[in-house]
Amino acid sequence: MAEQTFTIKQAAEQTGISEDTIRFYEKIMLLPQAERKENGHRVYRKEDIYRIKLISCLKKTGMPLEAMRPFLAASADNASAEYPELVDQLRSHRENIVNQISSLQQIVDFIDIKLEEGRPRKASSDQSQDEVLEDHKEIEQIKPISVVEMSYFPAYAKMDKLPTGRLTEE
Amino acid sequence: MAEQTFTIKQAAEQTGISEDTIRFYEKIMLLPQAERKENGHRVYRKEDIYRIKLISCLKKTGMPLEAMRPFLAASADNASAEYPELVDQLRSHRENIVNQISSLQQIVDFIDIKLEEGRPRKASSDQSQDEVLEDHKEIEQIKPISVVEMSYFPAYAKMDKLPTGRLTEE
DNA sequence: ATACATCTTGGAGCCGACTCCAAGTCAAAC
DNA sequence: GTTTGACTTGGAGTCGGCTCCAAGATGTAT
Repeated sequence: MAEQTFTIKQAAEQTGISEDTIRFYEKIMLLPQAERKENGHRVYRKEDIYRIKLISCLKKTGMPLEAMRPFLAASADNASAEYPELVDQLRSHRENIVNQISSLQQIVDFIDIKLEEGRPRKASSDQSQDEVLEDHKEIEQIKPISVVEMSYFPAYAKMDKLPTGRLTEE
Repeated sequence: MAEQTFTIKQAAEQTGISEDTIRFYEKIMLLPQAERKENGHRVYRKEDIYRIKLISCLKKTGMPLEAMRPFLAASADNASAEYPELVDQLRSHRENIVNQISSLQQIVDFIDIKLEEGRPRKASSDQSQDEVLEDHKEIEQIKPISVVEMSYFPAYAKMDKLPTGRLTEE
């Protein structure tokens, strides 16, 4: 049952990352050297596709490619998280991401307020626009300091179940 | 009780955005032309500071500067959300951000698994490394929509730098 | 009045992340 | 056997987002 393989084009289609970009990632070694067919064409397997998707996912979060390396190392190497250096980096990334989530959450709140505000005859509002703005002031009060503390969810707890269910096998 | 004002330097300190960058944002009209003192120096008020912080916040989420414009318009103009076009944009942004949050959440989960995994003594793990990897496959399985299709903004990039704090005073 | 600090401007330069060639290889299709 | 198509390479170009000058104005401290 030969494992399914893909061309670079298919990989691009599946991941939403262009062929050029995939080659570029290989060049800068964000991706390992792809296997080749006899004719020199690159061959991708599902793990490779996965890795590209992971990069894409990280990219969307605004993470620079360089910052992804430890991440991808952890992804690729099963035992990787044992290296203290790597563990630190992962922790640090985690913190950043949690911060980002909270920034994003605040923006969602902000948008919701704006949308609500723009709905003229809802009338129920007890918030004046000034108050709303005032609220937003807090956005940054909170942020400069580690948002981890404001814990949208227990940082270290078993994070089995979180609002946006996923990752748990379906 | 004259409203409190700030120099560009103070604005930079308060927002974590460099003076150069603040001027740059003004140049590209992401920020309005700042008021000036007699000597031509820029003057900032708390609303301005807030706006800069908002930009900074959005930036951290990976939003390109150009994409911020409608957003900032909504922020600046109280009645803004009435314009249907803008409302749509905001909704669309909102959706995107929610997706992003869920992507980020997955990454946090991923890191947590890796960190957990790297803690050998714990031994309690019922997850083999293969299973873990298998799980991660689901990242895209579960969120076929969010992770890959999420490309609402063509390509997000750049998050604020962590180690290279140039203007970050100690 | 001389030094400094803080601002101003315009513009050049830089870096990350692509993106787009041009020229070439190889395999199958006509 | 030549055309078509999917690939290969290396390298150049682009674009967003800063970042860093240099030259100059103004203000305060000595």
